[in-house]
Amino acid sequence: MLDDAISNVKRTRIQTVNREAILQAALSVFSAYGYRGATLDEIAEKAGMSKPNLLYYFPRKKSLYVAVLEETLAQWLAPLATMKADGDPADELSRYIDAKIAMSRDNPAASRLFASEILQGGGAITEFLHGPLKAIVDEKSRIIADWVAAGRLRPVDPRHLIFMIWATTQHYADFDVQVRAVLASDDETRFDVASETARRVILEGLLPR
Amino acid sequence: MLDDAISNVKRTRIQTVNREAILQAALSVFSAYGYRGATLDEIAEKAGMSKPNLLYYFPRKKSLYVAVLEETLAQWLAPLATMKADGDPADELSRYIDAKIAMSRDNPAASRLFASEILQGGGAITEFLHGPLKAIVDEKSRIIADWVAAGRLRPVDPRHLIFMIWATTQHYADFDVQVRAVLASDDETRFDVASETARRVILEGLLPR
DNA sequence: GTCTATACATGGATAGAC
DNA sequence: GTCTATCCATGTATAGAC
Repeated sequence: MLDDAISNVKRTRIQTVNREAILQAALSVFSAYGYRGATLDEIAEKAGMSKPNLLYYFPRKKSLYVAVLEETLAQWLAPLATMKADGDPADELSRYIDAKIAMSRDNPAASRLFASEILQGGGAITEFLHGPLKAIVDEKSRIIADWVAAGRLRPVDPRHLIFMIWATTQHYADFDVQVRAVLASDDETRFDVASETARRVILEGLLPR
Repeated sequence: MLDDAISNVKRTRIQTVNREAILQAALSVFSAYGYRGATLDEIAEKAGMSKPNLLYYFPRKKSLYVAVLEETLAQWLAPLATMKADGDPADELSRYIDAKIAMSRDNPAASRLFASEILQGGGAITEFLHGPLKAIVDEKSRIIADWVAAGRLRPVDPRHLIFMIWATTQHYADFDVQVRAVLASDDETRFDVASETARRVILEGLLPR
């Protein structure tokens, strides 16, 4: 457990504001350079305060990183939770793909922070990966397996299907510069086309004939 | 243009050996921490030599990074080049997916280095992205569009299909720790299942009925 | 709560002996 | 070609005034 700055309860007005500014700046810098590549200087500047002042709120770099990560993980996990066993497979998968593409469009930094942490070994979120994440994937995999067993979906390995959806949707946040380069940049419809392509390919590939 | 260490021609025996050791160590460290997060200390230690000696071969951190990146980009691009217009769409797409999954299995560090560079803004490979990469994607997109026009493939946006294949296959290298956590780790068949799942979903989704 | 000053470690890079 | 020693900038973190 890391000593996480000032007591979690009873924050003054200015504390709340500053904390928010710091977390936002930290998200942007950590997601761009990873934990080791990020500097407190840059974060402090982006947050509009001095470095010692930043360290007043988060006494160590690591505690700031953990705080940002925790906020992000919850967000990252949320859409999957909405997948329902009693729904229509096509609807449920469609909605999930859409929700993840929306995340890539609306909060690319969160996606990149997560990608960066995993890429760098995931040491800071080992427990999350083997705990809550594995648990929800297991649960949703059972739902997908049931759909397959009931003939409502063609045979597929549920976990690898989930990987496929994650990979495809996150690609538009994590590999944004590459996507823009290939599409000749100012194609602002790319998220819609991405969502449609993913839905069409995956659903056509999996729905029974 | 960066001054890239000792003259590119006429290397002595030991120079070749050391250069190779450095490049390999650099790949491993840069891919794990990104450019800014990587340290010459760590690279030198992994390469089994002193830091000044390393700097004798690559006088600046940046020139070493560029050298490693260039080796990687060529590798990364190679499989796509083999996609032929006069082949069977199912075969061509199958082969490409397999080749990319094989890359993720056999050279995950290369995939991660590329991912890391893109994630961090891709500043070191802007020309590659807008030049050779865009060119080959344009070319292969035309092939896919022709298949669609000829009714050999169901309607799909070629570039987004390529993104989907990239994302899905690279996921197994870039997000390895997450994949292992979810699959309960020592599932050594994961690359085969991944390849089969991707091929099945994508081909079933795209081949005409 | 916020600032200035500063301690102390690490990292990139160079000098010069061998 | 390789090493030791070292320079200097940057980076995390603390002390203490206000």
